[in-house]
Amino acid sequence: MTCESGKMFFQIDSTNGIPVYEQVARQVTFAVANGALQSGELVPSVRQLARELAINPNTVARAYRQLQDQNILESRRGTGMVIANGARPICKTERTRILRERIGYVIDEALQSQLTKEEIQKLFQSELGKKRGK
Amino acid sequence: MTCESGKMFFQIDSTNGIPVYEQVARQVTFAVANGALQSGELVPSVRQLARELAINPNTVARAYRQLQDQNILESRRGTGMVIANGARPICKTERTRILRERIGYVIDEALQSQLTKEEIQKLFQSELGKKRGK
DNA sequence: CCTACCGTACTAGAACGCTATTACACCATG
DNA sequence: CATGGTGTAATAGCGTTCTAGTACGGTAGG
Repeated sequence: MTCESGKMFFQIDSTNGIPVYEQVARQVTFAVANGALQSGELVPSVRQLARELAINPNTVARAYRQLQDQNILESRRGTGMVIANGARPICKTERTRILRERIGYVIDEALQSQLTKEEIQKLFQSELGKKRGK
Repeated sequence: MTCESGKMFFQIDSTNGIPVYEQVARQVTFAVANGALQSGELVPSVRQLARELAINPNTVARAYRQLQDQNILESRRGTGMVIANGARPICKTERTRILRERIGYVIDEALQSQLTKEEIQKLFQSELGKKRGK
């Protein structure tokens, strides 16, 4: 699942084991971290985003609630949710934490398979080369 | 959770989102791929492994059933499960496939966050450096 | 004021992974 | 033959994730 909503670009995969609400929360976090969303800006409404992603509004609400708890979003009842003041540094820290964690898991998995660091390195390079991007 | 059983060394993390039965199956696959287990050898029994890993026998049975479907294990009713003939190349292929897949996911996630390939590279190096191993 | 959209809250149910427990068929061992 | 360990199967229950539906209070705009 992939869609565009306002300044956000969402890509949700409901088959990869990662809870959908976490994927939503993560992508908002990333968008704030890289400046696509700035403090004070409105985020897509619960119902609208749910409609566009073809998921349940409760799932979006849960993601937003989690971001609220992390002081990344602020609720303006009747209006919507806006990016909180000071959200950017929090999101940058979060982004690094999340990516380091995921990378760490993969490396552990590879080490368990008795591959050497060098072999893991090569696998990584090979996969990175397949992707396009800067 | 970590334990030793016969020629196998298991490390199960029931909090990382990956189903336990998949972790068990994966570790058997890896052990065969790197030669720790060879064709004809008995694998720990369902009950024994379940006891040692402090998980339910059904969960181990499910992992073994999956390996059976992949022609990696053969059931000898009343005796146990043995590594099937020709399991090794299957496991080697599986290992590469699994690791490439996982690495691909992580890279996609990082690219989504708008990091450049170079930055992702650096993060990976940094994490790999933290680990000990060959 | 009224309507429409916002967040929020609650209940109910399906699907999945896992646990707990029981039962049964099979084979090796003594 | 009897015992004990093996794989296999079935049932029931729990927690989590997600869906579905409903309802309520707040805010904006005509």
